Amino acid sequence: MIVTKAGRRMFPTFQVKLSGLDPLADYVLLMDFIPLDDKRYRYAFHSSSWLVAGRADPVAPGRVHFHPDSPAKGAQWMRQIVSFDKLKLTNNLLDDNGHIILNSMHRYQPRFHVVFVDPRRDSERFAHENFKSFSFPETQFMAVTAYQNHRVSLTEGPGAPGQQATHSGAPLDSTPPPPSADHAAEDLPGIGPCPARVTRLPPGPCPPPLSSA
Amino acid sequence: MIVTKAGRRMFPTFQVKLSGLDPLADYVLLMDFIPLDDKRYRYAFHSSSWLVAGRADPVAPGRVHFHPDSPAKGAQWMRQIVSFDKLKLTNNLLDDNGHIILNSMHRYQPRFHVVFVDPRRDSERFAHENFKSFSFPETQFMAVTAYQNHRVSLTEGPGAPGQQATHSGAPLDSTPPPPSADHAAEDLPGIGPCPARVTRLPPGPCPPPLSSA
DNA sequence: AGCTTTACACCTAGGTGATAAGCT
DNA sequence: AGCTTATCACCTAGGTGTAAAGCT
Repeated sequence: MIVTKAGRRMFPTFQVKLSGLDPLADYVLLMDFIPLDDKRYRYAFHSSSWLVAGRADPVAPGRVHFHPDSPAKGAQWMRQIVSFDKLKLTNNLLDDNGHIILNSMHRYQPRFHVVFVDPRRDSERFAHENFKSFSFPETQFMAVTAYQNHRVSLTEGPGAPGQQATHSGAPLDSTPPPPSADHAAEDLPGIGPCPARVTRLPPGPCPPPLSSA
Repeated sequence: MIVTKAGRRMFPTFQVKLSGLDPLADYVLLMDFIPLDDKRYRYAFHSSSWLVAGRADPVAPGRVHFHPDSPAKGAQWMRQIVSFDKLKLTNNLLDDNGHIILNSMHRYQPRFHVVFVDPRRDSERFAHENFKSFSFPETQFMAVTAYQNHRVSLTEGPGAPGQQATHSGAPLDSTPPPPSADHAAEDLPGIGPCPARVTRLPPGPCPPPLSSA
């Protein structure tokens, strides 16, 4: 996943389908990213593989990204696929734009959180209750400032200068992602009236997600 | 005010400053437009004035424009100036984009509404209670499909092809607008916990609003 | 050498006034 | 003649990969 100083959107975009919410209740949707290990990596061109290159850099400021439509009713969230296409990643530790800060050459696990908003207790909105978190192992990725594989070219989406999407290139690290999963509420910790069921959506007609892309 | 078939944004934009709201309560902000009279007008070039040209056309479908940030907390609305810059006007009676439909060559009065959202009574959200309406006479305007005065040129804002703002041209009809007013809650009808105080903001460094622009 | 940063040409999306053509 | 409509060139804002330059 590309990170830049100014911040760049995730690609592929993290998308989920929600069900089981209370249609009339308010929910806040958000994401964060946690380090997968305490290591720093480097890419060996000759062997086309990632190698451990020492211990992790100091952890970046932990930030969260609220889905900009938050808060919204459960009915609204379940109406259609929820797309986190506004989320931006940066490697700038001093970032002042509210973007997610990641260390380049480190591995991360995106997390998705559904927070039930109880209107009767306004001050405890984001307390450590009434929410549920979801982690999809197949969305783990390596943060990089540039693609390490010249076969990878993402000529797509608004702003793409090229003509056609390529998305070629085999998986670039050693964790071939499993197919998309369906995490039910029962599978994960969570309290309170948030019976969320979340399905991550595969990123369209592309090959399996590229871990370093 | 320009109306087109596809819909065009108002200019100048309707802007208000809110105070007196409950910071923790939810409010929906919206606008609508009511005919000022039952007449149709035409513009006499030689005398540079508007003349009555018969009775009004059949009234267009009455629509409202919700401020896209709705619903939001009172604190959020009062935080800064609220701008209805997404509102679009059309003369297409069959419009399917949810734009405000107006008859060209007719006069209109914009109205601004503050709706208090009571979370305890979800089904009656937009009932005819708990809201307050504001009308600023100085925002009355004539709907036209093209500026009737060649001295008027709005070279400004995103998408403007020209180089500099002109905004020349004297008032184009017979209702020179008074300076901006401050309508307090006491001046207008309204029920329930919506102690809104609304101040319309003048449209920046321009001369007084052009009634037909 | 390996990784990061910057600059840049290019793209999409949405919006604008002017103009010319069309309608009544 | 008076008004409407469609088209157009042009603009801003935001986003993208590439390539060159910079850093360590």
